[in-house]
Parts: sequence; C-alpha cells; structure tokens
Amino acid sequence: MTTSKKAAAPRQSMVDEVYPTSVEGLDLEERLGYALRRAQLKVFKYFDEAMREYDVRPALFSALVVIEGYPGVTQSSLAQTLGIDPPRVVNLVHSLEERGLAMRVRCKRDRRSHGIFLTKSGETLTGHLKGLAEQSDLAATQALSEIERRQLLTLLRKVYASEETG
Amino acid sequence: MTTSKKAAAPRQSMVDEVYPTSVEGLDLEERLGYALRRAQLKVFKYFDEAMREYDVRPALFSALVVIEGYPGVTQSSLAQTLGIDPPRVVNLVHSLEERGLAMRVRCKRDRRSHGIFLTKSGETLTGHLKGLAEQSDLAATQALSEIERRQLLTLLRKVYASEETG
DNA sequence: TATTGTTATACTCTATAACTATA
DNA sequence: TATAGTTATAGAGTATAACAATA
Repeated sequence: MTTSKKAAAPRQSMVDEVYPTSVEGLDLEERLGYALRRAQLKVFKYFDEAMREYDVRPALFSALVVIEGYPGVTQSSLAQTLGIDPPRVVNLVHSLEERGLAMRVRCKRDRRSHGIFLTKSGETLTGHLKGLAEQSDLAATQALSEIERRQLLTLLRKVYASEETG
Repeated sequence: MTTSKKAAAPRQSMVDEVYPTSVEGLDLEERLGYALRRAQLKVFKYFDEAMREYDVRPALFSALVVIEGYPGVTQSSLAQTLGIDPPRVVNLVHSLEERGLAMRVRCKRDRRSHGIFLTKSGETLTGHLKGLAEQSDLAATQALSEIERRQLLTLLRKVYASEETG
C-alpha cells in the first residue's frame, strides 16, 4: 500500500495550478450536512435581504411568531421552543421591548416568571414580516416546483422532529 | 382600530403562565429557513459527535474532501469552492499543515499561488472520516427511508445549485 | 494596476458560569 | 434547595480592511 498507489504529495517543490470551481463529482455532494448548510445559506441570504429594511434577524423573527402563537409565553418556554439558551432569550426579548414590539408581564402565580406579549405594533409587524418571509422563501427556491417545495419541507420536518432526548 | 379588536397586551399587571412546548401549528412550521436550520442543527450534532475523537469540524472536513478530489487546488479556488472567505482558508490550511494532513507547494507558473496536497496520512484520515460522516448522516436521518434521504439530497442540491451571480 | 495569500480586526452567534429574586 | 431570569464572559464562525509578494 505504500508504493503502488500514486502519491498525493507532489514530487517537485513547485507545481502547476489546479483551479476547480465546483464540488460536482466530489463525495461532498453526497453529504447531507454540506447540502443543508449550502441550502440554508442561500435561504437565509434571501431572508436577510427581505428583512434588512426592518433589521430583523432569523432568531428575532422566530421569537415574534412564537409569541404571536402563544401570547404570554414565558422566557424559559420560549428558549425551549426555539431551541436556544435562556441568555439569548433575554437579549431577544430586551430588543423586542426596546423596539416597542413586545412587553414582559410578571406572572401572578409565579412571580419569578415573565409572560411575553406582542404589542399592537408588534402584532402588525409580525403579520407583515410573515408575508415577506413567505415571499423570500419562494424567491430562494425558484428552482423548485410547488410540490417539490412541500416535499422538502415535509422531509426536513421529519428529520428535525425526531429529536428524542439527545 | 383601538377598541374593537382583542388587545394582545394584557389588561392586568400580572398574568397566568403560558408554557408551549412545540412549534406545532405555528406559521414557523411553514418556514423553510426554520426547517433548514433545525434539520442542520441535528445533522451537525451527529456529525460533531462522530468527529469529536478527531477534533474535525465541518469546514475542515469539507476542505479535506475538496483537496482529495482536486490535488493541488489553490487556496483561492478552495475558498470559492467551499463558499468561504480567503482568510478562513488560511487558518484552515494552516491547521491542516500543523496536523500533518496537508502541505502547501508554491506553483511554478504563478509563484503567488500555493497548491494544496494531502499527505499520505491526510489521505488515510480523509478516507476514514468520509465513512464516519456517511454513518452519522444515516444516524441523524433515521426517520427517513433510503428513498426519502436521496429525495432530500436532490432537493437541497436543486436549491443551492441555482446560486447564479447573487 | 491587479491578484494571492496573509494579518489584524471586529462583529455576530452561541455556550457557560455565576449571580438575584423568588419559590 | 431549586428555578426564572439576568449578567458577564468567552469561544466559535464569519466578514472586512489593509498589507506584502508577485504578476
């Protein structure tokens, strides 16, 4: 095994240039993690463009949608639901409050907890942003038919939904 | 508009707790970016576990596979192929050299460029890691059939392959 | 002047540990 | 003592600007 195969390291001290421009044909094309990362990069790029005007990042958008769906959600529950850590939620909610989009209210039964609610303007903005997000998803996946887009979403959900315990 | 609709903000200064535990039924479930991020998080978690023993992160693994497929690739081409910036490639290649997995060789025609080659031990490790990566992909997507896994890969490629100019 | 590789820098994202106030 | 929220901090990952060597 040490002599018969063509060596990878060059025999000379200087070599000709090699300029690949794609990963086609590489085993990388078969790697799910790589494909997910590249696809996500593209979808997020479109998302960022669509949201730039509002200075809303993915995490903030997700928080808005969850709070809209569960008015009064506690910060710890929000952390669990979004799969992020409590300290991040603090910054997220603080930012929402600063911008007048949400407000914290102490829970009466457990005064350690805070329920989070969208303000009126938070509700309005969230509705608007959901429309923008949908459009940016469509733009980012122009290469897919409507059926394929639904298939993709279904398959992705199947992957991340089975998160079990660890 | 100020009186007829149920206000989102609470009337009281204290409220009952709300503890959602999933995003089911939320519009978030329809967002491609969210689904991609969650799926990627899971696949990367499995990948990290599989590679922990070798201290290999996704970017390093991708670099190894590209160099294996294109022996002598220049750093700028590697950057373009992986969709990362030149400064990151510097660190990546430096790390590979430090670990004896790859080496830089000046190009004879354009002495500004460096061709990157795997060492013998880099080749061996890359082959081994590719096997581990394949297994970790399978483990992370146990919820999918073989056909579904291929479908997912095909759809993701369709999305990121149409990256055009912007 | 333009390009390859490099250094320095900064900014975002994310994770951890420790603190407070309530329970 | 345990938990919700908070603060401080540090580490990845990523992007930008500026520089040296070469073209």
